Amino acid sequence: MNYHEAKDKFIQTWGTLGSSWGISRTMAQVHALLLISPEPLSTEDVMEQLKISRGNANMNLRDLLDWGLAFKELKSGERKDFFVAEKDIWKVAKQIIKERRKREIEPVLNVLEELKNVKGDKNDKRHKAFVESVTNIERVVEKADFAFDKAVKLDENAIVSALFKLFK
Amino acid sequence: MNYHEAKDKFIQTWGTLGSSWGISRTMAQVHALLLISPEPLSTEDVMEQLKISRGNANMNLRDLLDWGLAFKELKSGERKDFFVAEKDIWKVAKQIIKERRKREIEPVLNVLEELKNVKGDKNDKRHKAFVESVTNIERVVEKADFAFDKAVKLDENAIVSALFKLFK
DNA sequence: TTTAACTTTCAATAATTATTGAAAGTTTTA
DNA sequence: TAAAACTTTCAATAATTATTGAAAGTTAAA
Repeated sequence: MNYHEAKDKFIQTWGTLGSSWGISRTMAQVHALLLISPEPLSTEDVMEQLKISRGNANMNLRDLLDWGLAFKELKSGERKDFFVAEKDIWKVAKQIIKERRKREIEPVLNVLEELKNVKGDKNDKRHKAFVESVTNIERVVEKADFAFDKAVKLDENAIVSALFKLFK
Repeated sequence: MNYHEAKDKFIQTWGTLGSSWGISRTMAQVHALLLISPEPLSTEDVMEQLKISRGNANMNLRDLLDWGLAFKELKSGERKDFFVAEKDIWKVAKQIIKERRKREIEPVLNVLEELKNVKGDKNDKRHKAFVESVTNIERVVEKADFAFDKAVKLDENAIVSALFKLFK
């Protein structure tokens, strides 16, 4: 496998992984491309290399900025925007967790809290099962949320070694 | 909010959460329905309550069995299959992590390993950046994989309290 | 200003993914 | 064995999501 084949395969693989972890396929591909580029890339570079349209490139680059996974870099003498990826993959992972916590877990916790206040006959089996389910789920979601919150504030090795000690 | 509104809202919410964590919307909705049902449900019950077709209900119930998130329960005297959800949400979370690890992380690790062997000029900047990126990414993905692997073998409180101690 | 370089938007369209429902398949009972 | 009860499959279609590209918008140099 030569450099170009490897690069392609990497972009595809990262795209697939990304899309299964909540960031869109193309966004992950753009991120992959930036990740392995030693130099900052312009929108046009991204368009050419990934063979995507200007609109698409623009939109995904902006999303990457939104997620904190890429940054603008201005070159003196150039009017174009150039982009670089966050290259510390542990930071990338933490950033994704942080964003998804905010975008997905928080709203769910709000709904669960609301649902516990459902009115109904306390002797109704369905009602009882419902409140019980919601309460259990809320408890676990809160704990997971707590764990993620802590995880994004810690460094990689601390977490891994803590889990390792627990397990030994 | 009465019981039926609450139930609907729960099913919708769980569906949304599920779809953002890698299990399909309808599959998560079926799971939600089973979760709050005190009695096992048949395919027909699921069809009626979620207003989905027989094929769809069947497919999603089978997927839930595949993922280990629901189980068949046979009622004596009945020919139909009945289904119950795994109600321990921590087990559900672990099961999802386990499945996704197998389905998504493992293949990526294999590709990354392969990509490190790319042939090329060691003095080429791009080549060097490429191998470096892949190596870093592999390291982090492996650690995340390790952490998840440990997580699915531990109980909820152990993990949370370990993280808590680390953070205090 | 005006013009050129560049970025953003968005309606149209393409690609992907989920759903339907009828037909085929299977198992159980009589 | 036949018929009934139930499950599974899958081609057609619907719903959703991503992408295009031309036009509108912005910024900076001349």
